[in-house]
Amino acid sequence: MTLGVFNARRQQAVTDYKSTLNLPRTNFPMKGNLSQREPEMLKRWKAMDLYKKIREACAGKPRYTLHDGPPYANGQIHMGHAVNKVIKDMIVKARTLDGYDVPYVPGWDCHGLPIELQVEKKIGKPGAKVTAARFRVACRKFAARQIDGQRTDFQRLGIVGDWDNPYLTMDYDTEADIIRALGKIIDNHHVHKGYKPVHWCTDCGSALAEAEVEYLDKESFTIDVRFQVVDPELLMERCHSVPDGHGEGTLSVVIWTTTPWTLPANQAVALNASLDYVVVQADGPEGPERLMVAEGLLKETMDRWGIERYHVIAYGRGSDFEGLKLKHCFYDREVPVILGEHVTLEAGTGAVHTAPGHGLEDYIVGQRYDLPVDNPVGSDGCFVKGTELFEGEHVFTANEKVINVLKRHHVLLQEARLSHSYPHCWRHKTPIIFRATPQWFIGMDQQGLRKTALEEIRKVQFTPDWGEARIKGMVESRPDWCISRQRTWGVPIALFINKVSGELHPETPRLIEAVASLVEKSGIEAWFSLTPEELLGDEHGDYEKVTDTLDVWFDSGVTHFSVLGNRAELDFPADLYLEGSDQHRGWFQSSLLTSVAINDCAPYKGVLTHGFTVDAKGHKMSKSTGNVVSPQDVMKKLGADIIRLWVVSTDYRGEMSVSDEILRRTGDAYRRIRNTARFLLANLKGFDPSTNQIDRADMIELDRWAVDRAFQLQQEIIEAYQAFQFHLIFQKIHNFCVNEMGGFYLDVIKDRQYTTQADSLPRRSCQTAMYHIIEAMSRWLAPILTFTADEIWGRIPGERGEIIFTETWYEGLFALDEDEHFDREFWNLVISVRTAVGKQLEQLRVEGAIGSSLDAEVDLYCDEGLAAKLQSLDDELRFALISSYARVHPLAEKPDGAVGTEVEGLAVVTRASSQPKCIRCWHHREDVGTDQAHPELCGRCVENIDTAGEQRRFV
RNA sequence: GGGCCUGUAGCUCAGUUGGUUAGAGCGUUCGCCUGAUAAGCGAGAGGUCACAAGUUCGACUCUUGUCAGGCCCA
Repeated sequence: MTLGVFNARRQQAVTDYKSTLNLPRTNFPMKGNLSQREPEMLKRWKAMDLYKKIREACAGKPRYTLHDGPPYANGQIHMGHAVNKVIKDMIVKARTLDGYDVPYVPGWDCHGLPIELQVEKKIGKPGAKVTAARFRVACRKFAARQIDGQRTDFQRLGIVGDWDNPYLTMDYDTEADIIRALGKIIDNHHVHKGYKPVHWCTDCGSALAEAEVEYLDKESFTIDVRFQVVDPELLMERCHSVPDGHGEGTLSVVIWTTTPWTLPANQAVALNASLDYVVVQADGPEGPERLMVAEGLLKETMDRWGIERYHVIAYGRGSDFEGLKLKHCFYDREVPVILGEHVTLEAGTGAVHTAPGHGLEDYIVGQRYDLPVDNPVGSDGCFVKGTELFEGEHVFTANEKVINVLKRHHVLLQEARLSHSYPHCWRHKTPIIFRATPQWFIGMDQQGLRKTALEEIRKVQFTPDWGEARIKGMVESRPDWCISRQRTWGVPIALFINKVSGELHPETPRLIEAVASLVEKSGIEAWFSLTPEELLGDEHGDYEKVTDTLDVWFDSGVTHFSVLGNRAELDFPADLYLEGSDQHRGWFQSSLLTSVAINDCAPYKGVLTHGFTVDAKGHKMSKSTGNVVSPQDVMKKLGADIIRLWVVSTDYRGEMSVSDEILRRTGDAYRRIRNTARFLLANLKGFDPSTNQIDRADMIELDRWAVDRAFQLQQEIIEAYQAFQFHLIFQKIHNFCVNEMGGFYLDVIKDRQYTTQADSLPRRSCQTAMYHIIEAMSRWLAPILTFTADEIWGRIPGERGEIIFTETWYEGLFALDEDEHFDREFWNLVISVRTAVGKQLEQLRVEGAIGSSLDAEVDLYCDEGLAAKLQSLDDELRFALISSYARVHPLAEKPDGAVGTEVEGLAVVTRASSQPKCIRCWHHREDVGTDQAHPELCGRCVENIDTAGEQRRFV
């Protein structure tokens, strides 16, 4: 016989025996190839109308309403959008698995400035080249296109929802309901008209939204100005100590400002109630005089004014001087001393010039003192007709004039220049001003809105819990909500005002409903094109139409009314609102306030917030830094399930870091989970759960343990889903795949799975366990790896629904009984013995004595308790250790060469087996070749091939 | 500048009411297997718990401050 022929025969024999094994087989691919497979699955979902199927399946179940916060219909979605929608989708799917009916109606926020700006770029400003009406048509069209783009990406992410019927704030009926919501709030007396300083660009000739303002460095004048005290004696009387008389010369409170042009609108000088102030007798350039400044700024101010000889003649608290009268620095009028928290020692003099028409803080403090909101500046930035001294002058050129006037009145102490951060128009890059204009407000306190809102906040479940403190702080301190905008693309404040009295039409509720009905038919254009006669008839001459639009935060804020209130499948209040942490100022608050104003209660029972996406260093993403990770790129390269897995693996409570490395790690974890599923599926080949399943009582002990582990894990997973602790779910599932499954169970059962008879109890038992596990695991994964879970679902044997998303948690798992001999503790012990033995085997491996652990024999020297435990596994202990022999001996018989282990009462001897290796099961056994018909097989394999098959009970 | 939040191995996260030597998975290094194979198994290395003071017998944990970062205001 030549060597070649011998090898050929041997090869033949191997192949023959290999064919007697039950090797894993599956067409579930190892590689996810998600970027190609996911779109195909999407097509399938679309073809079957997945969302509708789920709704039908869930009909009649208790409902859970997650109300979608509408993203703004502008631009491509970024990682933040992806995070938000993925978390929502996970909750929707997890709650569905919990047994709820969880509709998801996505929405879009469609009106407002950013869209106007985009459209302006294309067709020009409304009123110039294009009419406002045509401009609005263009805005509507633009928004619709943006929505289409975003919707495609959201769907691509695997977000399941009513994408064919989303809510849009620009839907006609929604627009109508926004107006109706305003009507309700007016009915409830929360709305008033007022004046308020707004950011005003004199180049635009219009108000700017916060988003249109950017802060740039600007050089300004800084001036210190005397406000002479009308009655010095009165002031001195209020001082604590007046050491040497009342001094001599005029007595002035000195203010410091960077905006000289606002002095004509001055209405007060503000001090801080709790700061100390001093009256200084100074020998100034204009002779002896008395000046009042904050004590903490005394030296600084005297230095600045070049006053070398001075001494303090009186002290007082800010609160002592409230109400005193000062002479305006150049006009012939008196202004009061007031108190304000905003006054600090940071710069200036500790006394703040206050012009409510030109500054927000001034406006707020001015409201407390009922100061007039005087605004002498026109929309073009020039002082209006009748403004004494400065009529017609542009505010920025007026600065020098003002300074000259101050000099003439001998009230200027000092002037200088300062470079500081100052608001600018983002389009013109020019400095803007604050300018008071008539506006509509939702009053925080006029009908107890703030109070009720704060009470409602306490009833809401916030996740994380600090959300409550955050929104509470904001609601406590926020000013009245200015809801009017001077804009084109927005829902109109559809009101009629009496031309003479400025009052609302007495029949406003009826008129609002009339307008809403019109808007329902033809959109907001119905209001803009409306002639007052149509609604007012003869009295139309007495009224004028308000042309302001609503703040877009109002549009989205009232979706609890326009959407939850109108869609039969959604409940009010919602169970959950879920948005980024910036929405404590935004949507969470606008929704809360409008809901309290309309319904007297919060629109949500729970609020969940997530952090923003940042780069690997924790820095915000920005185009200029070049650290932006786009979801589109990741979907194209790695797949949506990788984004989803990243979202779930990251703790959303803080900032969420994304980088190439992080996504690479995420891909690694994905593959591990996928391969675990694949192995389970591959080993279920030929298993029909309806006929091959083994009763739990008859299952091999180890298999029962595996099901028990899955059972325990499932409970933890369900709890974590309910507590919104998603990143723990990822860790748990991954660790399960790695430790319990790959590192122990699946490794151990390979022998039984492969070598016992296909239809034997030992094999069907572990298949039963694997079947239970994959049934459960596919559901655990469904909210996270939405595509992969459905892909797995299709490969699990047995009768099942068309898709995984209509399922509830798998109920076929079971726990080990508490009185079982082979309980959790028992198997934990086996695992620790296995680990201890493994370390010794590793030693042999390093020495080159063995390769596979089946090349080794193990002798375990155990104390009594341990011995009894391990012996209860009988000869099957060797399968747990994946060694050819595992013999238990009394600890007393421990030979010199035995090695102690980390397991108490255990010493082991490991060595390479000298027995022949069974060509089929690869164990080294004494009885290999005993059967002449199978000279290369061990007795067990012969049994499995030629007889009824081996018996197993434990492993 | 103010409010809220974050900072534990290269990465993602655990760490119970303060209590032994701070854990896991990934990655990395080394080894094994070739019947999960662009897979699987094992072993090892890796941390001043951002920093500094304080409280305490004892601090990753409590207090204060500093630094870095995020969101929202100003």
